[in-house]
Amino acid sequence: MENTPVFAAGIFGDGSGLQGMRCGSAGRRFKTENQCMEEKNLTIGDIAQALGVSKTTVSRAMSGKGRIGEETRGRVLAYVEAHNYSPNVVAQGLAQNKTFNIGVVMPGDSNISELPFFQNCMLGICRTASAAGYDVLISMVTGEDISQLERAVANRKVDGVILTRTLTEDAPMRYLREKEVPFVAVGSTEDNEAVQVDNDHRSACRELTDRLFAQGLRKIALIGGDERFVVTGSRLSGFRDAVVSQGGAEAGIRTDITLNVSDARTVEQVVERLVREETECIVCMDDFLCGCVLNTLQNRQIAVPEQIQVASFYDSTVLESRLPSVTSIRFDVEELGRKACEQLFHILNGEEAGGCTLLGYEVCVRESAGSGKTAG
Amino acid sequence: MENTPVFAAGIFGDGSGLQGMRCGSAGRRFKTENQCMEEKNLTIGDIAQALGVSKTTVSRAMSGKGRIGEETRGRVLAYVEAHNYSPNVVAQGLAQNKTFNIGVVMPGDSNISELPFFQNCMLGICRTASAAGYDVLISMVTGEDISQLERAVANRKVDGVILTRTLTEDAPMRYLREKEVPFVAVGSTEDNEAVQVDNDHRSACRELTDRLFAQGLRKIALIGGDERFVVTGSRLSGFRDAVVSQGGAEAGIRTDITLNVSDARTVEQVVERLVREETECIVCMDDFLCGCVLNTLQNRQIAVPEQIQVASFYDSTVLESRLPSVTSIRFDVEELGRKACEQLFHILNGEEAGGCTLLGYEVCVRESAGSGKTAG
DNA sequence: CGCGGCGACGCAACCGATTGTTTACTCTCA
DNA sequence: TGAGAGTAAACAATCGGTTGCGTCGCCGCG
Repeated sequence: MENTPVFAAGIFGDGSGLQGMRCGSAGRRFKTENQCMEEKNLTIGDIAQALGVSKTTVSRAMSGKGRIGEETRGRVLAYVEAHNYSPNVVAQGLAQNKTFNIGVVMPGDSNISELPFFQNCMLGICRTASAAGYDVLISMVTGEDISQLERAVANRKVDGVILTRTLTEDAPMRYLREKEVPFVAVGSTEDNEAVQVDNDHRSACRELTDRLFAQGLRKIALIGGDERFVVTGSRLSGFRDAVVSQGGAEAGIRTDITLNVSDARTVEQVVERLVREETECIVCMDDFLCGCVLNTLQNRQIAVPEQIQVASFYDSTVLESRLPSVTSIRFDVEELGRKACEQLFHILNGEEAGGCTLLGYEVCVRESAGSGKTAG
Repeated sequence: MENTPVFAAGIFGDGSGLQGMRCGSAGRRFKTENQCMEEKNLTIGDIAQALGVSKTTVSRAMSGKGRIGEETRGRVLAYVEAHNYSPNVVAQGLAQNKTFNIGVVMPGDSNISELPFFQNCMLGICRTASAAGYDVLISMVTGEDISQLERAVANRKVDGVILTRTLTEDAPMRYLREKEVPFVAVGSTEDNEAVQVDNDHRSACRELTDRLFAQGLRKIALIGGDERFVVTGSRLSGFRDAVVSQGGAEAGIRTDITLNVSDARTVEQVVERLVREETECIVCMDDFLCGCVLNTLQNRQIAVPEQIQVASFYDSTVLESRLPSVTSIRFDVEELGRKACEQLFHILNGEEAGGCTLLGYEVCVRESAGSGKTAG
């Protein structure tokens, strides 16, 4: 955290230059060679032989399944420990018709604003999977190209899959259903046929909007959000809930929703229009978009929140250095990933998992909106 | 790209609510059951039996290795095609002592500014791996915790590994060396023992700095960059190269380097100091940092580039909406990932891969620096 | 003393492929 | 006609585990 001012004098070497040696090719077994004590890749058979027992016994000692004497089991475990043997998971998989891998589908063409989400989600998934002895295999899906997912599934490389984004028309989901591969969706799905885990975007958006109305605002705009994403619909529902509870258009509430905005140029145009129409608050669907909006307002010398309020979703560190500080909705995305992974394991274990799991959120009210710093 | 203004009337359903059914548990083989034409999970044995040949023949027909008659091979292939059989890669792996997986090590605690880099790098890796019939297994490493990597390696889940960031003291690299796992580093390494692929950050930074000097600047500051990252050192080398070629301090060149800056608060302090010291240009190590710098300058009403110039690395879309447009250095990160993956395959195939591969860059000069829009 | 029962463990088949060795067959040429 | 060469395909072992079933020894009990 501390800064380290240094002068340009050559404190660092450089990384360019010569050809180098490379790492040895993975040494495979050759038990008869004596030198170099190459005792890697011990097998269950080796252990059995060394201990004068059968492979079965070793297998049972390790798995804990099946009857086995305490003493024998102790001997096996001690040997295993001493030689730090670890079983060949591929072979175990073959015998048990499992892979001990889960697949994760990531959009390869995701907007920059979604990156922190996926990063944290992956972190939750990887940690949970790892703790359960599973590894994580990744498939990047771009547009309609789900070939990486298809390969992973066709190759039987995964026991189940986690989808990290849901679309209203979701190609990966359709594929997984067709192939009868167990999966969990992070994000809601249009139907309720799938096991899904999501933050409660509907309530989150409603709570934020309620707060704005409570401050006396009457004209609120929503900007951004891809209409193909299910999450966009959830938020709109929450927004609408709030509007309706205020009496809607009849009560003088004005709303303006502009979806599918992502590039800076369009943002500028939309913001200009919103300003012209005397919008009182712009709710942005993500923090990067929000950054664009703030830039535009700043370039136009329009004061936030005095002349217009601005709020956002995700509360990522991107906006951290902004003045004024930005009102945003925070989600625990790592928890989301963890939960999704747990649900998948439930399914894999044959325990029926709950269909929908809704996780919470936190509305962080700061200066840019809902703080009462403007007359509204 | 077009915006779609819609009114808040309920056009979307919502994703919250009821419990749902779940996807079927992965149907395992039960060949005797007649209904439901469950003919999945065909094995090589099934095909052999159906065609009245041996498993060997089927295997040879598919792999193309070993002698086999044209007609027989045709029959097998036709059957395979018709029933769209695909071999069990796990079993193939067992027999061949391979996994057809590569591991990718990702930092789990990466700064938000690095996310686009990792995203694109992954994309390049996944695409290349997929095209070669490999799947990608991910291990997230946080701090010194490399347990996920250790599991993947101990479980023999990967044939080789790609490191997506290199540190001067790199725990994953040390581990892979110790275990003699083939690996390729994205990013340079301190020694030249490893196969590595990197953009030419040294030349890139030098070219940018040269340009600034050519415009008559005499006091340039570098801000950001984690000193544990090897890439930071490479850039500093390039910076130093440029300074030295101008005659250095004796020729009146002034430099200021502040590493390890990442939080907004510190950026503010540093920027204030730099402004006070009449710095002529601030070169930021990444675009998010650059955003912070620009925010700070904007808050202080200091004009860019008239009063101070600003340049950055990575040229990501984050700064797209900025005024003035930002001078930045662009790298083809997907290409970087692709190249790293290709190198790894070379190693796995026993072909000796080149030790170091340096990829290019593009200095995108825009308004914020080096454009001649200031007296310098 | 004989027998049932039980706990501990081994045998061997199996998971789904690969692959070195053998066998069967055809063709050629002496 | 038969040996030798050459090709096509089958046999069986193997990769490193799991697991249903069988065996063995020991104990208690009638």
